[in-house]
Amino acid sequence: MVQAAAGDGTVGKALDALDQVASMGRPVRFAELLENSSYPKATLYRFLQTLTNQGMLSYDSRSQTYSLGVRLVRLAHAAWRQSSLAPIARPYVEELAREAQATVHLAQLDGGQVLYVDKQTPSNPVNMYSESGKVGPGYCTGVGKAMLAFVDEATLERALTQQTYHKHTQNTLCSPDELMAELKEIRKTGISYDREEHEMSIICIAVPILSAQDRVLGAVSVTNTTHRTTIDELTKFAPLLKTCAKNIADTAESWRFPEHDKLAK
Amino acid sequence: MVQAAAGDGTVGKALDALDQVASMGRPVRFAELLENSSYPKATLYRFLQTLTNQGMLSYDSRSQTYSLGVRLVRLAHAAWRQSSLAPIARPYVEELAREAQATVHLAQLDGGQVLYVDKQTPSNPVNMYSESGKVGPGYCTGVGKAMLAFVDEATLERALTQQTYHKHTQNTLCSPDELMAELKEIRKTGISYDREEHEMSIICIAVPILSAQDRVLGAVSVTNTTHRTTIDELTKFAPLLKTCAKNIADTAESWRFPEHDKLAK
DNA sequence: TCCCTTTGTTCCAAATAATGAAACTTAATT
DNA sequence: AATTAAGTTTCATTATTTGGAACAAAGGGA
Repeated sequence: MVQAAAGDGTVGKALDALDQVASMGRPVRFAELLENSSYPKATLYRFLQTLTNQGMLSYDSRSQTYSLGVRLVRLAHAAWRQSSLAPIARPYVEELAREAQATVHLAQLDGGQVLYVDKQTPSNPVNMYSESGKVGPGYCTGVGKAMLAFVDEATLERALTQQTYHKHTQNTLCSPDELMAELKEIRKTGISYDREEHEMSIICIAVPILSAQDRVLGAVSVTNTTHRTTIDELTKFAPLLKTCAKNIADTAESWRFPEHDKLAK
Repeated sequence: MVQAAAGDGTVGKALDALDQVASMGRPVRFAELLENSSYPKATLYRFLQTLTNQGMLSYDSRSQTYSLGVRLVRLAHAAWRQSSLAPIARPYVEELAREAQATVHLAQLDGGQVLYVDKQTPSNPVNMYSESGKVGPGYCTGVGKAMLAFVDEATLERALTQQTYHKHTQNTLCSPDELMAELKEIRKTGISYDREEHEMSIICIAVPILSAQDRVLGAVSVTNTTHRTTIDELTKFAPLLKTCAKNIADTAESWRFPEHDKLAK
């Protein structure tokens, strides 16, 4: 029962082990990991040692448990800053959350997946780290579709194919065909909706953030629940969202002289 | 001029490469990395490929640049929630910032270095992600010394030796001897000061966060400028700091190891 | 107490993967 | 077309990883 993963080399396998610790969501003992591992005892043991030495894991000798290490936190910091968009977009995202009186998400695209890099709620002043860094599917979220609608053919192709579709709700668009139709529509209007496609009772409106050269930098969205609002209501935020996206794009442009973005692969 | 790093195995070396990408703070090209790398072309190349395959890096074929990847961000996200004191300590840190009316830092130790995992200012409501994850020297910061004073011999040894000392200001303690004397003092009082040792006009008072078994979990500090206060004034916060540290330690204990409360080692 | 079981750690010869100099392929510049 | 720089692949050599098995340590009963 080998993990699905395509483990290239030793590094790949070691990272498998790291993921395993992460997925437990709490400090774990060696034996526990061994049970769920496809690696033999000695091998897994050495991986854990190496990762601990490297600060990717931390080991508590009292309870004999492994947990994720501080080095990852340092890397997280770097990752956030490197994804240039979040720090730049911060003020605009905050403003939008205040004006819309709803949750605002800022996301970027990586492969076919959506990476949330910031989140603002109007009320409580953020627990940012705990939210940004989340990853979601691209094909059934407002921000995901907004970005996919504007990426180049090749990137879209790759995003749609190397993706497993899952019907999260009855509204989820599961076939590439349905999705393509929707994306075409989004390309026309510049606005994308999530009509409870990912999670029941969660709806949102999103717009892409496009550079002057029409490259996709990211997307912003306003999210709410069906108990508090409707798609029609959300539509009213379209102008605000577009302004916000424009502002972010402009700032990003002037901040990074040449075309500079990550995204896509 | 081989890097100081103790790279165990292939995994260690690959993680070196990952760190290098992270430390650039922006998408980087292969040639750039090669220049600053001690690895030969082909080797570095393969590391980057592997890391990219594994999703730890992402490669933008258009600009031919590497940046940190989604998998890393996901891991980092998990790491912050699970392994750092920050989420647990949040309320206490906030409270302290409010009471002291000054900036409060929460830090953990990473090798000989200080890793800031949270920061609170009394006035503006947090820019958390952008601050936490920052790294500083251990030997000349309040939090750094507070933690070093209480770690076990072996860890201290390692921290002091694999460290390059730099005289940031005229007050910086540059020799291990001077430092050891100071640490001894700190061990007695449980309080550490930064007397403009890292940056001019920045002073702070710090205390370690110790587990029930006297393991160093982290440190908290109250920081201010010499224009607004003095070391003597800061001393008044000692009781508040100690209470805060105690609270954090207690909460951490019950949060992290709820069930097994067995033997100590 | 002693024995037994569970859990964690170390060994080492065989198998495998990493290494890196050099050759090769683009891509950009002149 | 020629030149240079940047990125990619090759392959015989070398060093590392591998994992079964032996070993050690830590409870837990009886």
